[in-house]
Amino acid sequence: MTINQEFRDVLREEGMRHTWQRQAVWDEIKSNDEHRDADDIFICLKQAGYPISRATVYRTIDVLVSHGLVRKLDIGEGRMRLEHKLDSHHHDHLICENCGRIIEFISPEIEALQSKISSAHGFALTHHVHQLFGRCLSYPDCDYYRSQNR
Amino acid sequence: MTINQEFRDVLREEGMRHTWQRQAVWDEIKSNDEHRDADDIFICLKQAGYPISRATVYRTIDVLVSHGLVRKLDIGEGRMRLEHKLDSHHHDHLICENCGRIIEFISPEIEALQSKISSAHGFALTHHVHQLFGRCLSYPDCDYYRSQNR
DNA sequence: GTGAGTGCAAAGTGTTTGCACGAGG
DNA sequence: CCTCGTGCAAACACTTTGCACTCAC
Repeated sequence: MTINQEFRDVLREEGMRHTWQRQAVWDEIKSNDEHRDADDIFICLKQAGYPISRATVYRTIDVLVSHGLVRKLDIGEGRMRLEHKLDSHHHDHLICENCGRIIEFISPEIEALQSKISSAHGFALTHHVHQLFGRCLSYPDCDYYRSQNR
Repeated sequence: MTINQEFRDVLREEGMRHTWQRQAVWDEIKSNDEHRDADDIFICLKQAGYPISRATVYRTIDVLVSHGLVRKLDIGEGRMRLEHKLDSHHHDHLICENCGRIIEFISPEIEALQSKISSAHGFALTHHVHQLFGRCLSYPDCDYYRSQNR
């Protein structure tokens, strides 16, 4: 997997150029595990003093996605959340509609059932989207938790 | 359930007015089981000769959704597909990336696992999005089927 | 040197909104 | 009548794109 390879080398292998812009976007996305969107990344880089443009951020994200370094997460907000794919296995998401917290979950049972359903319908499964929406009941910093416990 | 109630009555109960525009949008959505989008509905009505506007179609869809008569389906295309909720129980979707076919599936086992996962994470589940993307292997009118069988 | 990459601003896409007019109850 | 609903066009939010310039290799 390209994950542990130098970013510079990953690009070179595909005959793509290494630019500070691409490095900066990749570094920024890698730097934390929140599910930020393209504009968050753009703003962080701007604030850090990089003279980068929004277009480049979007284009770079597409490069990262097509190289399997980053995953786009569509939770129905009309914009894409981003997730780096370092050290992570496949997972799906629980999303708190109240505080926006996103929790990852893994369920081999569900994965197995998905395969079963797909083949039962004559489908060759390529990927899936599975998101559980609800409200935190156990996180003190979620407003909903607060409203339930006041 | 309001499903079998006259549409006129459904609206009246909420103190909303019955207009031919609302009736026409609802009739059009009810008229078939494809998962069309707002613009498809708008175009159908226009072609049928109704002098309706796109804004009204969008506004009416929101009314129908909030009354539980229609469900919006976001399959990551950047627009909403619509589904009337007549005579249907909850289901999720299998989507062919090749021909666009959408097949509904129901899995009580997955539903149960979702509840289990939610409570294990201290979440009160409100709804979920579960879509399986792949390719038809069994539908002769899907290009992918054709390409595999030529 | 030369073409891939960038920045800018403009275009795109699906959807929403402000406002004046029209019609349902 | 008196609102709620509608039509229109403009506004929106996010993302993509055309084009001239630039810089990585």
